[in-house]
Amino acid sequence: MIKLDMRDSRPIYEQIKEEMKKLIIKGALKADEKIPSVRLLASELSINPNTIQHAYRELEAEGYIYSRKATGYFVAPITDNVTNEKKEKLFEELKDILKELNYLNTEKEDIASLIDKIFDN
Amino acid sequence: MIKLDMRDSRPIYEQIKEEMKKLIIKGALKADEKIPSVRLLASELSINPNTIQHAYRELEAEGYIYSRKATGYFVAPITDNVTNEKKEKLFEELKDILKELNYLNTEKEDIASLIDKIFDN
Amino acid sequence: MIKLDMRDSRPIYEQIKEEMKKLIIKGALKADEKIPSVRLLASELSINPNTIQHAYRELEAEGYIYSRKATGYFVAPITDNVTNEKKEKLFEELKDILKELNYLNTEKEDIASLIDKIFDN
Amino acid sequence: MIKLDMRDSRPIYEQIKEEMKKLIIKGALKADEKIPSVRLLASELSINPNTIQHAYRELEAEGYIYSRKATGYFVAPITDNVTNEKKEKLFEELKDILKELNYLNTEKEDIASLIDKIFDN
DNA sequence: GTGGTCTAGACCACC
DNA sequence: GTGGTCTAGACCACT
Repeated sequence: MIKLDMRDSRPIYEQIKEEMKKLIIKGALKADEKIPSVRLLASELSINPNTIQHAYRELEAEGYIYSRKATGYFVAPITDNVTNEKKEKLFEELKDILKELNYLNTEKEDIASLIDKIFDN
Repeated sequence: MIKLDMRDSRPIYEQIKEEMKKLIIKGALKADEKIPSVRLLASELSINPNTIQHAYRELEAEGYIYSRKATGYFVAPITDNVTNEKKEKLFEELKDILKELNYLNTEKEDIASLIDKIFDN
Repeated sequence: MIKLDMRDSRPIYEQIKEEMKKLIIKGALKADEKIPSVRLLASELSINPNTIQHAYRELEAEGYIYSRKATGYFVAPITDNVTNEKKEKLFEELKDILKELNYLNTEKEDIASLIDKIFDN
Repeated sequence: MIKLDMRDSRPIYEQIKEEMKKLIIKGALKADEKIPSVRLLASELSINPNTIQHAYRELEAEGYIYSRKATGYFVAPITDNVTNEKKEKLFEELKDILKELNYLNTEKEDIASLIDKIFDN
């Protein structure tokens, strides 16, 4: 389900966060669906359960998943009050990247076509 | 010229790198223009010269500035052979951000207008 | 594993870079193999850990090794996207050396046989 | 006659050395021909005469030029006792470069054709 | 214990 | 005065 790249310089807990986020964004994990338990994922990836716990706690803090005691972690549905804050942050990052691409003389069309590809499925 | 945020979790040298990059991208610093000397910027920001050195060397390695002994650091002009690699990385980041914005039900038009604003000056 | 020549005018960190590069190129260090930790190598060579850090970070930036926090530095496998740039630089150096050897009336065969020796193992 | 690249990180005296060496190797400067005086070249390049002096002295030490008091510097003819030493050094550099190119999976033919181009004029 | 960041302070090469 | 190298020593994040 999740693959770790041992050659990646990012800490393991961060890789897990990103991978999990991508699964949710891709739709591979739907809202209110249970995600693998801390222990299960830890044994599958043969890493320390604390590392998984760390990743899950941050995902929860960022609103991607929620926890129910003694039951596990679940994918959080999209709620407007959280997403607006996230959107703003993403737009900031987007602006910086676009500015740099503009500085590097990138063709506007190359970016437009990428957007079409992603937003029009 | 550059401001540091001590509450920011990013290392100081990273903040300096980013700020300097933004000044170059914005056009506030033009090609072949001298940037503040290691010691000067260090004393202005009240941090150790080694930290500035660290930031400048990485900017140099990434092709944003170049150095001349006994003269100083200068803004590097854009050269195609380096930028292609950078563009690829930026496109990867762009893809991830756009996917997440799509997941959060962002309007395609909001993004298109941001692009127009940046690319059409 | 690595020997330093204090009479050498090159900086210590450069010597370490070159030596480590040679070990990798020779095949004495294989892909994904761990290299000595910053502190260990520093104490073995009786130099400051920062100097090793400096050498390792540049080797990392040049794609020869990669790092994992709390784990160590490892030899990076060869990836095409980075090597093409390196090859171009090496060909430039090669051209200058060959031109000078030609100027000094070197026999073409002496060079051809060196190439055979290295490339045919 | 000589062009300096202000964006080159090498010290100016070294750039002058290399450029002069290349002129000799190319045959643009023939044996026993007079090269520009220290003062003339300094004023042409608008740099400090000491820097030219530095370059010329090193070229003399390496056997590429010789000086005659109150007359100037001249291109040195090729003499076997000096060139053998130089050839050895060049062969060492050549070996290192070829080893690295081999490590990067370069085609032997690409190198062979470069040699043909240079040695067969 | 590992890499990563930072400080304080020193000396060298270049121009 | 400028960048470049190096030391000694400290503290943090990660596993």
